Amino acid sequence: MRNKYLEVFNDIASQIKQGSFEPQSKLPSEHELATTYETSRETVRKALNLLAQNGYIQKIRGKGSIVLDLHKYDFPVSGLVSFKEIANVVGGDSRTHVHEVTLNNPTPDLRRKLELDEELVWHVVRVREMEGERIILDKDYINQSIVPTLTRSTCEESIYRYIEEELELDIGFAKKEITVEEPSREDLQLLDFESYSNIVVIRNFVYLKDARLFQYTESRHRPDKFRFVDFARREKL
Amino acid sequence: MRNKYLEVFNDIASQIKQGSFEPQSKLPSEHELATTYETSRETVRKALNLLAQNGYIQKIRGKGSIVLDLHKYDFPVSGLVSFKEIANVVGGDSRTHVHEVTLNNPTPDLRRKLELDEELVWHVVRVREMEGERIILDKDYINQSIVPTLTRSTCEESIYRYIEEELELDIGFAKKEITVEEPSREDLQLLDFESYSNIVVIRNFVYLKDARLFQYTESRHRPDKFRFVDFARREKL
DNA sequence: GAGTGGTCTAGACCACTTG
DNA sequence: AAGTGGTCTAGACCACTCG
Repeated sequence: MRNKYLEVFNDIASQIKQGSFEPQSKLPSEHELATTYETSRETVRKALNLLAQNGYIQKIRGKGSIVLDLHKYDFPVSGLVSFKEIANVVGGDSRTHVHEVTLNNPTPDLRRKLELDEELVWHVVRVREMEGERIILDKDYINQSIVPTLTRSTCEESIYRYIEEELELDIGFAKKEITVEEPSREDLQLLDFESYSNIVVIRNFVYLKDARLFQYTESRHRPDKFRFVDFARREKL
Repeated sequence: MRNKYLEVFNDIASQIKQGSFEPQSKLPSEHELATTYETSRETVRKALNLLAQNGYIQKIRGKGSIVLDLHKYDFPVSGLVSFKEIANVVGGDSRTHVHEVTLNNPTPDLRRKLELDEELVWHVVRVREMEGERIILDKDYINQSIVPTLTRSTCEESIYRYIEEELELDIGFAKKEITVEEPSREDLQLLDFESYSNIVVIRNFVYLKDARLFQYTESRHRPDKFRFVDFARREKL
């Protein structure tokens, strides 16, 4: 950890998760934290703001910072995480079936979505199985000029890991949309779909840290297995 | 606007929304912005970080801040907004039918959820109609020790507005969960439910700025009218 | 009035990108 | 080498809470 404010953030966050700081109790004041961590108050404040943004504490002017316990039951499912990462957190056995890995000329619609000129696009279709049931259908469309090669085995493992660790690209941010729709024929074919009549569709536009759009993803979830947890602050901007 | 960093934030944000700053172009450097706004660089940075968090720009070390255009089509539906606020943004005629406003002894389950001892709880049941169709069923449970009185007409208008403006309480943050479930008999009775077999349920635990839990809400949406848009950054903490 | 968090400053050094 | 954003500092003043 080279950044002092991340050090402070991680230290306090893990103490809250471990229960060393009791929920509803108060953290030491910013001034105290600055001296115990041997840093300036602004640096402590940076760490505390991160904690507040992530739902660990609530800061109250004139009083102090109160420890919340929203993290006792939930792991973060919001934000940007790959299936592999979620599967690791949730536990239980999971498997990925790769149905398709091809390099294609994009359709006009896809070219517009991915803001392409002449580039080709990787199509990846994967089915995610958890505890014996095929639950999620992931359809990825990836700009080939950014990810030149893609093999079946990297798709089986984790595309994000490959992109971040092998290609050393940094994922920056994503625009995400969740809707509930009628299942397609493909959904019914590839997923274990008992009597559920709808399907949850998460559409993701994923950008790199340098603001290049590199991926469009549709993640189609069987509704009974879908759950989205979020933490939101009231903002008046 | 008394805060300088909010002034800078709002000024740049509105210039981006208006198109005065071209998407994909670069903002002036932090140093330049500091001099034009006659403030320090750290204050400019605070404003730019807010812009980045809200998807207006992407900051790239060594290069500059790039203007994004994610806000061209979408209004924010994520975060904490009341139906009244959304309805205002979306436009179209909307109406609220209040079905129930009662003060009750909470069930054990509700007492646990709202972390209550002896307090009574307001039950509010409302149906939201948009363009002639009854689409959303909102069930609110509000701690009476925080909101002592509640009338039918405030429920028709906006409970949040009442709480923030009349009672002068500050909404702080919420924990939110989205799932897709089988509709209840109540859903089918109160909503215009054609052949949709599932219902989207948004469960909200809403806290005040002083970290007191004051409301539990279930917002039940007809699936074809549900849409959740989010902007997420990849975080490695 | 003492203690708390919120804002702001002026300057320093660093890591990174680009010519 | 020059310019950019990222981190950090020491100190200032303010607004708020509480005894």
